[in-house]
Amino acid sequence: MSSVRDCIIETLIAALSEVFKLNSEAVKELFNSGKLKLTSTPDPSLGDYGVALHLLLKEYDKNLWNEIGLKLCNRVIELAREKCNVEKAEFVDGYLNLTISHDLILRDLIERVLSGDFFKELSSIGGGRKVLVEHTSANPVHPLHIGSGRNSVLGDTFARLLRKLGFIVETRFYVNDLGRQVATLIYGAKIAELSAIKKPDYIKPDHWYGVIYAMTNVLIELDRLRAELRQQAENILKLLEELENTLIVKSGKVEDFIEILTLTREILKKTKFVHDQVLLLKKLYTTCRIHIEKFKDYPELKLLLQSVIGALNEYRKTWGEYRKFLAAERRLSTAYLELYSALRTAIKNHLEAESAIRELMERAESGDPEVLATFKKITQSVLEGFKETLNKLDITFHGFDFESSKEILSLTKTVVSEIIKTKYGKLLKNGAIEVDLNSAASDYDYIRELFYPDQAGRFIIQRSDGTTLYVTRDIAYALYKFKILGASEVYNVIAVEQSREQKQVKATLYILGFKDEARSLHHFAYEMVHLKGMRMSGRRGIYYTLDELVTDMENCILRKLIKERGVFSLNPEVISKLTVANARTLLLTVEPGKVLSLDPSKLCEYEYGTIVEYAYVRAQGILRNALGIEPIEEPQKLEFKIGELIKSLTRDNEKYVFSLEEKLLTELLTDFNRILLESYRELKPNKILEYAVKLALQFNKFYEKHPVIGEKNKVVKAWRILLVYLTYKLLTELLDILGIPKLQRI
RNA sequence: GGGCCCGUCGCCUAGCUAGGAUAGGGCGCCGGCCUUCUAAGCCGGAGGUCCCGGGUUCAAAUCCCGGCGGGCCCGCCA
Repeated sequence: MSSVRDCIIETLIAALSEVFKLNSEAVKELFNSGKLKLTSTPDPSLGDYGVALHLLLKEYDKNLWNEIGLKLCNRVIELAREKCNVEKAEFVDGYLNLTISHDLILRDLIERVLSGDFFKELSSIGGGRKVLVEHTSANPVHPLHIGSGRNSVLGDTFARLLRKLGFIVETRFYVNDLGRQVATLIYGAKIAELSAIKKPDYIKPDHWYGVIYAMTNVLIELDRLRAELRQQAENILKLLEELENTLIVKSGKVEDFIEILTLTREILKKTKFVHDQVLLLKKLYTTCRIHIEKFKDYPELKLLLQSVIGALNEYRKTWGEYRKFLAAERRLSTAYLELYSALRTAIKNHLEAESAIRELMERAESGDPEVLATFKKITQSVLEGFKETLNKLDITFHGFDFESSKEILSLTKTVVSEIIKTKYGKLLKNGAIEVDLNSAASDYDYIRELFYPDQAGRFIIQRSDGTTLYVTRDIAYALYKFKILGASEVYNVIAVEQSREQKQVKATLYILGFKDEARSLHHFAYEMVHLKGMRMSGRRGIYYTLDELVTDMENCILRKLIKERGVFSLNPEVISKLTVANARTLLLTVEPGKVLSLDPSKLCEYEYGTIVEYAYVRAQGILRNALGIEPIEEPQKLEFKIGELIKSLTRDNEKYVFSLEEKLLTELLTDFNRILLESYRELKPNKILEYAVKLALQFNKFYEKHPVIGEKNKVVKAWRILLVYLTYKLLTELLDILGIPKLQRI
């Protein structure tokens, strides 16, 4: 436990101030500020803990170092042998290294676990405060994909961690059902309904609506891009005509530019831009670039050519975009022909479609019951699909909050009307309402620091047509969490790209006078998942879904089990639990702030979950065989037995010098509290996984080298059982936090 | 253009907040170990310009400055 470290540091402060003739407060400060640090030694043969003393020694001649070191060692041993279990102190190259006896540390730790103090200390951190964790909150327009999965696992794991730390945790899912995306889906779904196209039974609703959404979006986008391309083409043709004239009239020396002229004429002949023309345009583009040097003497020509190049560039970009959507159309249409032709027939003109979608949005926001009912029906059905997926991973929510709910809509109105009353809310000429955070930042340090070193900027909180924006409703939702759901602390697990928006929410709360709430609202930011060789796009219906991930992972497990144990030993419980273990831990391998990049073809190589699960099962096996107790089923009996063991060891004052593996395992076990705390403070649940894996691996090493059941020496055997017990106990806690289901046997 | 994040063996990653001893793990690769608490394990091996260049320091993967490379944000989108 930290108590040993603290004890050592305390004696070190005393010994150092004595030997170096320093004020003990000053030495203490050196430790507190991290100038002096008690760390683990790089090699156990050097001792267990060490502290680098060069900072103090550099004032002295090198010849004196060993003498000083020796004095220090003796003093430390004198002070700390009994008090802090220090066995040995050595001085090497300016380092003071200490060896400690681990048996007593382990005993202390287990005694505190058995008495409940160990966990009480942890749960005192939250102390029953109510905390709200919002996570996942994916737009209900397509199935959850691997990115949403990362969000879910991070959020769920963090919530479980908070619970262990004594917080009352509530998890919420925010349903963005008022935005353009949902309206687009509804628009498409209505067309499908009118054409009497039903969802095939074998497709999950979220997947089905994902297809409808993508198709609708693709069709609208294709039409819009076509129109844009037409316009750009016209523009280019105009420029080319001008170019042709200028070449002939102005340059005089046409032969220099004959190549360009010919190309230009060739393109001009065909007034419609289609695929093969793009190649021609490309050629013109490169030719222009090559010849641009020659235009030094003809500034007008040069200017003209530059705008041609610019226009061609634009065209190429749009064309690239267009092709992506074409590919998506091809893929979607072959997979769902009937649905495609229905949508294709109905969606003729992007302007018409867009205005229909806008109308849906307006009617929904103004509370039109018919439209709201449709929104509700379809989003509900997608959400059912979400729940099914997340259930597979043991992820559930206390509640779903709908953007379209009366409470949030009315709070949204209040937010707008309140913000306009402050000096930072401004009614623009066209009727839109803007929040000027720049001026708020000059009034409030909090807001300036929030955005620093960037400018706070401004943002629109209500459109000129009177509808609100995502951020507006999000501010209302934040208030809802504090005021109606009664949270004292809120964590929003939301992608890092929304950092700015999250700051705007905080700043606005602050302006509105909710200063504590602003400070208690935490953006738990996480980076995207990047898949090798695949660019996900919900709008085009390209994604690696969480459902696929689970299925793929299950196949990995299945294959491996068959290979290792044969077809006949397959147990569905084992398969499903290991699948959850590996899928969840896969999404937790990297810290939230870093991009998680995955190669789907190497999915089977991510086995952190099973590593931990196997160690857990193994620990149970040993306890079962050694004590005749089934650990998961008979926890009280187990604790009683362990208590007895400790008592007998204490009574007979049985000491045991731990082997390397036993020492390392003990030390790792003492890290438990610290890891949980760090993980909580730094918003890094991945540290829990990292720790659990380390613990499992160290346990394996211990297990391999030191028999427990077969050990003849009773005292040694007892100490080893204690080690196994504590490992088992802490692994249980870690599995709880990581959401890894527990197995008794594999 | 402004801002944020990241760069460590073939791949993934820890360590960086608070500088300290031989840069830890995992995957993959090579070689050993199953009559012994179930081998998804253990032991050994190969594999590293810690992106580059300066600076600070007794000491730099870590701090500072300057580059390079990658991701993200700067909408009357969500």
